[in-house]
Amino acid sequence: MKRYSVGSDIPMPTVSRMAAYLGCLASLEQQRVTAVSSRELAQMAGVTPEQVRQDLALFGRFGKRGSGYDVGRLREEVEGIFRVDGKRWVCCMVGAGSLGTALLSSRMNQRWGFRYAAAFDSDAHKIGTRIGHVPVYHINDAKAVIRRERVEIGVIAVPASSAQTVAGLLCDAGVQGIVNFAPVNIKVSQKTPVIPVDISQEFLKLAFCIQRARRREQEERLQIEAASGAD
Amino acid sequence: MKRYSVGSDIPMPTVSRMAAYLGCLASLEQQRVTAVSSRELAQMAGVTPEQVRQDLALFGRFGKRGSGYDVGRLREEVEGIFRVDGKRWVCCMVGAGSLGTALLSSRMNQRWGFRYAAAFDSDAHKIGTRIGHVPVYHINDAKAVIRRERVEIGVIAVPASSAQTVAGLLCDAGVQGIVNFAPVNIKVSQKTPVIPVDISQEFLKLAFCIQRARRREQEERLQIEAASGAD
DNA sequence: TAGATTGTTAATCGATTAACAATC
DNA sequence: TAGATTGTTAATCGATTAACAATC
Repeated sequence: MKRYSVGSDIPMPTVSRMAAYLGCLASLEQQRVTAVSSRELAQMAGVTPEQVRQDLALFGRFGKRGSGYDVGRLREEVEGIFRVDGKRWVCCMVGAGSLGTALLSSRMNQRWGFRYAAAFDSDAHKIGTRIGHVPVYHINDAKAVIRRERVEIGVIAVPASSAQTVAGLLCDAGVQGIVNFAPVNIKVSQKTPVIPVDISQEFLKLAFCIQRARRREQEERLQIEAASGAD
Repeated sequence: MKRYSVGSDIPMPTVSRMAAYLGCLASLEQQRVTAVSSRELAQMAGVTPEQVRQDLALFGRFGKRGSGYDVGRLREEVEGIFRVDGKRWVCCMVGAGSLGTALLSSRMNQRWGFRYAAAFDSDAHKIGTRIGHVPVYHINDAKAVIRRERVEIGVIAVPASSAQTVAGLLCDAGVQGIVNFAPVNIKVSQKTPVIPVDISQEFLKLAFCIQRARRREQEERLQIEAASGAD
């Protein structure tokens, strides 16, 4: 049993799945479900029960042999692991285009305490307005506003061509992590984590998988034909 | 050298990186760069040169020893691999909320030929309108419209609570793949690929990574202190 | 030719799966 | 106690990294 401590590294696939478990647990709790087994949680998250247990074991022992996990307790533990237990994560949005605007007004990621304190753009028409209660500033004021508001997370929703510049600016202003929606790989100091979310890449991946599924079906059909032909 | 053929399975991490390479190649081409080495492409995509070569080798031999890859040629090859060479992928959007609307009007994923033929919602005010040229229909008409327009890809941008129902509906109507923006794991037939894009999970992952980075920095500081104390 | 860079095979690493003892 | 389910260790699998011969 290797437990994480300072400097440990939990594998990234585990981190992703832990986030998925947290979503499931929140949903279960809302449905007033109080207990859950690794099998049930796995089924919900689309993984195997062994994986659930293996993942959780990296952080501690949260279950009860014979009866599984207490939903509320486990949710709290996992929230603690992600540090979304009470803490507010202060975010800013760079780029108030359609995607930036959608993310600002969506309640989706306000769940878990992620709050936008500011948005930045260079379009004079937008400066001074508010998008879903979030004030829009000129990009030139980013550094001052980020420091004043103690922004920890920068979200990039600008065109690919300006994403790298924006990333540099955010780091310079003291942001501690970035979610990058621009379809380009941005380079920042090793110490600053960047989560890339490239939507057009997801569509490409889907196109690939659809083709593969078609090929498989085709292949299956041929095998059935061959088998019936051989009989 | 194992090359893919019918029924092969390219590892999913490779598929993801291939999508990244395609983005890089398109960008290089726009900058009028005509040749690229695995090292340069790797640097752009944020991976290692060995990985680039290993990945590409699963699909064919596209380079020239000594001089690297022809940007235009490789871009075409990779587009072929994803089947975004000329083909149009017909998509539909379910859920015309802020995220759905943003995705419909964004030109970002219209790149590579992904086109929205229809959007669906249940809000009477939206039915009959257009969002970025895309007509909005009532969700009850989804099946008929999907068949009429020969929609291949369904995009889910509805609340978590209705995502599973929508997924079933899309599959039933004959959609061949799904991009799911709802923060819930949807279950469909094994044959239908689903790409989950859970934005709130990405924020959780970032929160985790930020904490880890802080811990590491703290640890480093302690080690420096300990070292200078020992001297 | 010499230098560079690919394509491919082999070695390593890490993550997943399986198995089972511990225990509720 | 018997049945169920966890936590943990071991075995397997797959992906990444390293090395290098092929060749432009």
